[in-house]
Amino acid sequence: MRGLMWFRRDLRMTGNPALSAALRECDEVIPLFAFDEPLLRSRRFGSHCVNFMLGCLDDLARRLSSHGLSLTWRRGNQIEEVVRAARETHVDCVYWNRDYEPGAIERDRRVRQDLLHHGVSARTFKDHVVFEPEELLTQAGTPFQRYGAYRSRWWARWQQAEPPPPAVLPRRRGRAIEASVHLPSAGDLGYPIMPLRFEAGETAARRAIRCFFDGPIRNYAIARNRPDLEATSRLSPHFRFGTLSIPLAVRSALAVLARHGTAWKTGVTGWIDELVWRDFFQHILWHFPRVVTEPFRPAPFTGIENDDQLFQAWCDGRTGFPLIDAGMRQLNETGWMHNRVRMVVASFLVKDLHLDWRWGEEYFMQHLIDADVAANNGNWQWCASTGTDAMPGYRIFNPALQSKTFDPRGEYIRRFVPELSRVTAHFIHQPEHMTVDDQERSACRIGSDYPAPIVDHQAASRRYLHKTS
DNA sequence: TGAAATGTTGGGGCG
DNA sequence: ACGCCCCAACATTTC
Repeated sequence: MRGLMWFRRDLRMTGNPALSAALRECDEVIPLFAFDEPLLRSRRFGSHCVNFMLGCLDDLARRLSSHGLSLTWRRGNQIEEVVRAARETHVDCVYWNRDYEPGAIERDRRVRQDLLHHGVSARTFKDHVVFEPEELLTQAGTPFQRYGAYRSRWWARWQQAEPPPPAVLPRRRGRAIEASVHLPSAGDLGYPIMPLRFEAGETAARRAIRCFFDGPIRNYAIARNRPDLEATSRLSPHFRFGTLSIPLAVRSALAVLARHGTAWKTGVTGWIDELVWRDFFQHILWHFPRVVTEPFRPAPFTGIENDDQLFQAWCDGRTGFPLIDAGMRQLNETGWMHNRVRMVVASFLVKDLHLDWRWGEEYFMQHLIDADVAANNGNWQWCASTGTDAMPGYRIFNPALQSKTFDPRGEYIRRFVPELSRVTAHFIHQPEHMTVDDQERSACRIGSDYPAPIVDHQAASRRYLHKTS
């Protein structure tokens, strides 16, 4: 039997259920990646993301070749290309791992239908989540709408019947072959070539998770809020592109806990809880696909003002609020932003600038390497007070206070806002408080070197509360 | 995964 | 020694 392994957002060999099944069941397996021309043209993904994905594919091609497999790729309309590849290579079956986004569900339905029409079968597998949307339901059989309840069910389910681990490495096939795949460059795909700020590919991902498990995970529960420290795993791009298996990551983390004992417990379980949030938001998107365009619950705030200039200042990181600007510049420069800072910039867009949270959501999708519809939408709705477990409307982040609490010495700010590099820790969170003398001394004139705050936080947040039902 | 306002407590300076 | 005030530190309430 001959099979086609269709790679999508699972760009790894280790613990890849579809790939393992294909290798188990077929005499010959053809690995395929299909670049979707309409998606590339839509600019829904940013340059960092495309460059990262190509890096992952490059590593995947290398790893496949050491198993005697040669990655093939196509470019065009993804649905047509996959079906055409299946027909031209005369495979009996196409294998892939399931995706839970509304657009992907529809795409996969059409591919399966077209394949069947040509006498080719399709087999799909669970991979991006630990528990699929239908696996965890309330006692009444309805979907959970609260993270807390979902979380306790998730852990109970894990303890009661730990999901069997996916086959860690597929059976080695034949001899290693020369890696002769010539993948397109970012330039070929119409995107600028950028230096990678995150090492791409499964090989780098495995190294990164090992480093995180060796130390930082121990204090993750507290230190994760500090953008000035290297305290988070920074693995989100790998989970987005499947260069790491999420179920395997959970198992490995629990093995770390078993090895080190209770001192590591809050760190390890806190980190796994973040993966549970991922499952939860996939589950919400599956059961309530309308959230892609609508609020999950009615917005408490009725005064959205669509001001392009304020939005542009937010995008560019020149709002005059150092933590906000550092976060947005980190995003623009590296394709990633620390999670605490994501919450602060999101709160600021909604509750200080009074812009539509969907604008922020879209900007994140276009710039984050880890851009994922479910997680991004869920988190934006949470910040906008329209989501599940929504932050109450009256909970508003104070950018200066968040900055003092979580970047006390201003080191994160100085890393991404060079105009402020000589401002002292005393003024770094609110440089507009400097006297003219202070501004001279720190080589930072407010209004020319660095902007004055574009809004008055007190007034803006009071106005927000006033327009909240 | 809030922040500000308000309330409570306790130590220390001082007359 | 005592009462008074101030204020920091912490807890509670409110939006």
